[in-house]
Amino acid sequence: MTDDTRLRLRILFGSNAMLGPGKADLLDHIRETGSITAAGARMGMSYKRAWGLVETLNTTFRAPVVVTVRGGARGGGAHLTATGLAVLDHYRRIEARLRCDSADDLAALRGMLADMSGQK
Amino acid sequence: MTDDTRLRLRILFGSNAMLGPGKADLLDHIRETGSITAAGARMGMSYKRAWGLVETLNTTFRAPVVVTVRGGARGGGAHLTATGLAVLDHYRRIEARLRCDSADDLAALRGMLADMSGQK
DNA sequence: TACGGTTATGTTTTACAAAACATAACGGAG
DNA sequence: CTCCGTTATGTTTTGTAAAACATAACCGTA
Repeated sequence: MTDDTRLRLRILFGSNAMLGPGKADLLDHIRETGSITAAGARMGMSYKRAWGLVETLNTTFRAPVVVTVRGGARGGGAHLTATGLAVLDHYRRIEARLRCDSADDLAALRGMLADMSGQK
Repeated sequence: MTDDTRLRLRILFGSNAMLGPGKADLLDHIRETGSITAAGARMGMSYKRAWGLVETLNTTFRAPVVVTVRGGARGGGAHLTATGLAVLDHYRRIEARLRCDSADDLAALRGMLADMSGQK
């Protein structure tokens, strides 16, 4: 019985700004790939959408979270700022603590689940 | 400066079943009102949608989470089963612990926010 | 037996986010 | 001065969840 119980956390700042798993993963992939295009592709996301999320993030925080470069040898690129790294780190910390602290309640919930063997 | 930073937690069981703030709030309101109609109305939700969520919940767990009664003096009603109460309780516990344990990281994130005074 | 308030379910319409498609600007390298 | 891969942005199409609308069944009570 593989445990595929997962938690998704979304932080809402006021009524407009928010940070959830989508933007967090995107930041992670930008950090690893140095490219919005590549990061989006990893997530099966169009460049336009990925870029839009980055823009939203950049206006959400006082300082930019991602800086981009156009043209050049490699065509350009993107990387996280110190703010971006900090934002990502805080989000991941909350997530990690949640995962570990909720283990018991989660197990209890899992025990109440109907088994879905044979249903789609 | 009122702190309107909120957290939304969603639990995914496998690829189909999930439990988030919507269904949790609905269960709470059903418990308080004894009616799917009233609970939905409280959330600005159509009866049909509320009923659909209840049905989904009932098939998600081995035992029903809400039982309903049709007809009668008050027209009918709905109430939570022991399973329903337990499910709701576990969800709220996870939420509460999350809220308290994430306070520091959340404050740090809040400190990095752009101030939105004057923007919509 | 008609009424009222609820559960239960089907059909049609709407709203909107995401995808799909298109195009331009950028700038180092060859 | 052209090419390439990327950022940047606009327009159109699509997919689908939610709303809106509609109807029926249920069952105490009066």
